[in-house]
Amino acid sequence: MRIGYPCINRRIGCTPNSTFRLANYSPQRLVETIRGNLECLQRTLAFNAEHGVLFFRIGSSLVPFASHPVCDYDWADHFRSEFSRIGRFAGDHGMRLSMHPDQFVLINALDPDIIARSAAELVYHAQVLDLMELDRAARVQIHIGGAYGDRPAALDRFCENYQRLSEPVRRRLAIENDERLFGLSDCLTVHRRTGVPIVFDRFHHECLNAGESVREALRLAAATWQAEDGPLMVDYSTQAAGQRAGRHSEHLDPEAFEAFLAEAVEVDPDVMLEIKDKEASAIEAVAVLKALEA
DNA sequence: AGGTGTCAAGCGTCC
DNA sequence: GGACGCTTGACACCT
Repeated sequence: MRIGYPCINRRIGCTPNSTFRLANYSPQRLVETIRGNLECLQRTLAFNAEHGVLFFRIGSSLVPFASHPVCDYDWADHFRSEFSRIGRFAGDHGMRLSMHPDQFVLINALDPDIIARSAAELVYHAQVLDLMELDRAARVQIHIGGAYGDRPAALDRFCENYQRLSEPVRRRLAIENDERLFGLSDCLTVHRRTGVPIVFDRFHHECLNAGESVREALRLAAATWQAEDGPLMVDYSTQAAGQRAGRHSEHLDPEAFEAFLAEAVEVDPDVMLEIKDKEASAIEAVAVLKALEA
């Protein structure tokens, strides 16, 4: 089992998510920003390797405006060797990488323009992982999308539009159960029709489920991953005590996490901690895991 | 230097 | 039908 955290390390004094305003776009600005982001990503992964943190989600703004029409510069070619080096570092350390486009990516939208922009954004995400020369275990996770007043139709549309995505995107894609519209059972339906594997979000499952226990849900989600796709990916977070519903906790609760590990041990997933203090909780979680294994 | 309104993109909810 | 929350970070402009 690998433990990870998303997008940024709060301790090392750099961010791999630097961006700029669209109005300030220039090829020079783009190149400077990507260079800084890649350098910071490399530093982040080095930090993670030293701390036994072997799972990391790369933020979507690694290459700002990558799928926007304004971006006509061949950044992929410009930074080819840097991407490759980062990917090799990850591979050498047994790391797994993932990405998670944000809520604007909706491949089941009604508006063809939204679908087209979403597809372009997915091409960019898959391209980052391809440039790093990572195997199929490195995934791009999205939600099924909106309901548009007719959930069954929206789910059908996801499956139809999935088939129209390019092969490089399809081989990276995974879907995640959300907290309000499409739960694990919906994801399983989509999986049966498309083969896309399911990222299990434990917190979302608490909010929306069909009565499956966490243990059962883990087993069902794990079965959607082929050997070459790597182990099941899990997003782990907990409700911040006393805060608005949906807000993530500030710190890891080691006892709750240990209880979760007891349920997860059979399927042995890779676990992404969506907790606000990022690497601090991940390091603590690695310690909890090691204590259990000892 | 520090504070704060705003940022490519959309859905769902609430009024 | 319009404003806001989502979840969050970072920019960029303001004082």
